[in-house]
Amino acid sequence: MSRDLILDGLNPQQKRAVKHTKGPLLVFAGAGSGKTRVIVHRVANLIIRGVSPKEILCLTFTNKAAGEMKDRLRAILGEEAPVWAGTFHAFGAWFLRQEASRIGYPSSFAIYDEADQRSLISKCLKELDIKPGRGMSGALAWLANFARDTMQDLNEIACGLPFDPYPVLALYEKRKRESHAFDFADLIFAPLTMLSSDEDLRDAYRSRFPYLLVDEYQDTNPAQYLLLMSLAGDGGNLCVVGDDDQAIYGWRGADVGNILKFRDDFPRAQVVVLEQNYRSTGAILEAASSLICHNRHRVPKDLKSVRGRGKEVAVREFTDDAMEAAGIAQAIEKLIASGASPDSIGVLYRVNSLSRVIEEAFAQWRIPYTVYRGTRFYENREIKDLLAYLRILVNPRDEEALARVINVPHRGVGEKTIDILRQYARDRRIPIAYAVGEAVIDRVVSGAQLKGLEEFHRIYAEIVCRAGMNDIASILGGILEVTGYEEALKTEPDGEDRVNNIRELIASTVDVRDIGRYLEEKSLMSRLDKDAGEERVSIMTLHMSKGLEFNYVFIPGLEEGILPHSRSMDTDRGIEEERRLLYVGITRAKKEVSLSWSKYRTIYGREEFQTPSTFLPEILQEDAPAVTELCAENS
DNA sequence: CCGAAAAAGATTTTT
DNA sequence: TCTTTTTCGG
Repeated sequence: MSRDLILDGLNPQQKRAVKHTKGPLLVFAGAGSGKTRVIVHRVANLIIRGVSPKEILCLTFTNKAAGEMKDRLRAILGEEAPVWAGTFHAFGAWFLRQEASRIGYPSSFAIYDEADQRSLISKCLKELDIKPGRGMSGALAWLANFARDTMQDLNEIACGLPFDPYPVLALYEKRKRESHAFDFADLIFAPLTMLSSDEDLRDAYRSRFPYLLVDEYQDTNPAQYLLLMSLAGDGGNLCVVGDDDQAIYGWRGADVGNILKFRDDFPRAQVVVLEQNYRSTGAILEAASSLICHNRHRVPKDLKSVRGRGKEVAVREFTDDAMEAAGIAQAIEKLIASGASPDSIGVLYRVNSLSRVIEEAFAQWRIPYTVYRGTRFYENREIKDLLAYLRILVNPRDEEALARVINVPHRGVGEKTIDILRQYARDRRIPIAYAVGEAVIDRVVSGAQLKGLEEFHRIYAEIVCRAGMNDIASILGGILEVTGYEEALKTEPDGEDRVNNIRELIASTVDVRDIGRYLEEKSLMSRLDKDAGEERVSIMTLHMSKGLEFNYVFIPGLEEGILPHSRSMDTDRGIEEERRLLYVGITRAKKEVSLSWSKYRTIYGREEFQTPSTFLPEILQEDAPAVTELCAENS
């Protein structure tokens, strides 16, 4: 693409952002303001002006965003540009593959996800003779991550645990290191510590990537922020793009303050505010603005629509949640009957539990829908099991992976036996996977347990043998064959689905030579990128809707305790984030928004009396009186 | 070691 | 209500 085409069709603010090449740049990209376009065109502009693609580092939060960036760059430049684009965590993993030896890790390290982390933490609790209690390992995992994500000391964080978390997490760190594993927080934290303490290393990476670009900057946490600062240096060519009004991950340690104080960090920073909205109608933007204006900690913005006024935002009141769901179903049916495509419609709610009534109503009204739920493909048990077999091939010290599969399918190896094995390996300082064979020879257990161990040892040896000469898909197939896992699954209740998932995994496995890289990719990916955008209405949480758009948006459950959620209502910060959440939801819509609330709602099997959300009056404008309809439909 | 049963708790979840 | 996690008995 030629130089002038890069700026073609962009508005003045967008042009300013794209033309900027040197020094720090802050782009406030309001909802629907063509953010991705600006980012991609800016990168293309840098390349056309002679910056080597290899010198550009683009950091995002999701694989999807990174993929889209790369696709669109390829579309503009006509070829694959070797720009480094990926998530913060992928960058951390890439960095560590190269540099891990500096902190005593091999480059074949494992990456522990939340489940691995929780499981290791409960083992540490047991080892220290602390009675776990419900959800304790989850709370500790949260604490460990939150501490490193926010760069806080453990005892600075009030968590109300009945014991001192420090020894547990210290043991966790020790065990994790012995397993040559990093958890998600480490992928940011470890590179950060290495870069902060080693000036040469810092200089090396600074000169490797003189151009930095960060998407969704409002969602960076303190650790990511510091990592970025050590990569950027003082006068760095750092471009950050984000929208403080769409910061909805504070509860995970993200700090909106980062985007708000960018100008203090870089006084020379150019600032561009993208206020031209290409997505929504005027009425929708007006409602969104009048809502978000109630937040005190924000940069004022005035989104302008390029489309007409459009239909007013509707607020509907219902008697109970079933009627609300039926009302939404009915409205959607009407939309579809008048020609709207189901996949241009989204139902967005605060909590997953609201999906149920909606689903029931949709089933009744025969409305095709897809629920985007929390359960992610790679978190399915069967997928994790299969990948765990692969993990112990790459890293035989990976205790979590081994503990996961040594008794899958059942072969009589229980927790006790694993404990003995773990101790055995630790005493001899050998990888736990190698300890199995020796433990069998030493007869550390007897009877059924010994038989089980022997069997696992045989299986492991067989897999190791096959792994040497096959591609990954065949290795996976081999694992299924040798272990008899597929047959075992078929006897389970949901076995058929699980077997299908496994098939899907194998089918999607393209030949990568390096198993380690394959596993890295899988552990950093949440769902299989499969656009289920066929003729179906989308149902999801407000969080998941960020970055998407629909012609028609329905947001039910606008009640005190739900939106704003009861767990976020005590602080101003909490309320502001809830408000942003609703703002994100409303600004997903191109044509119409319908908000609703119910006087009665069944919550955890109990019928509760609800009051309308404080946010509703903030949206209502005097010239557009609330449309109150009582849905008389029976269910 | 495994299954059943009881108890407790139940936002959001980019990686 | 329903799911997850712990405990207890065979």
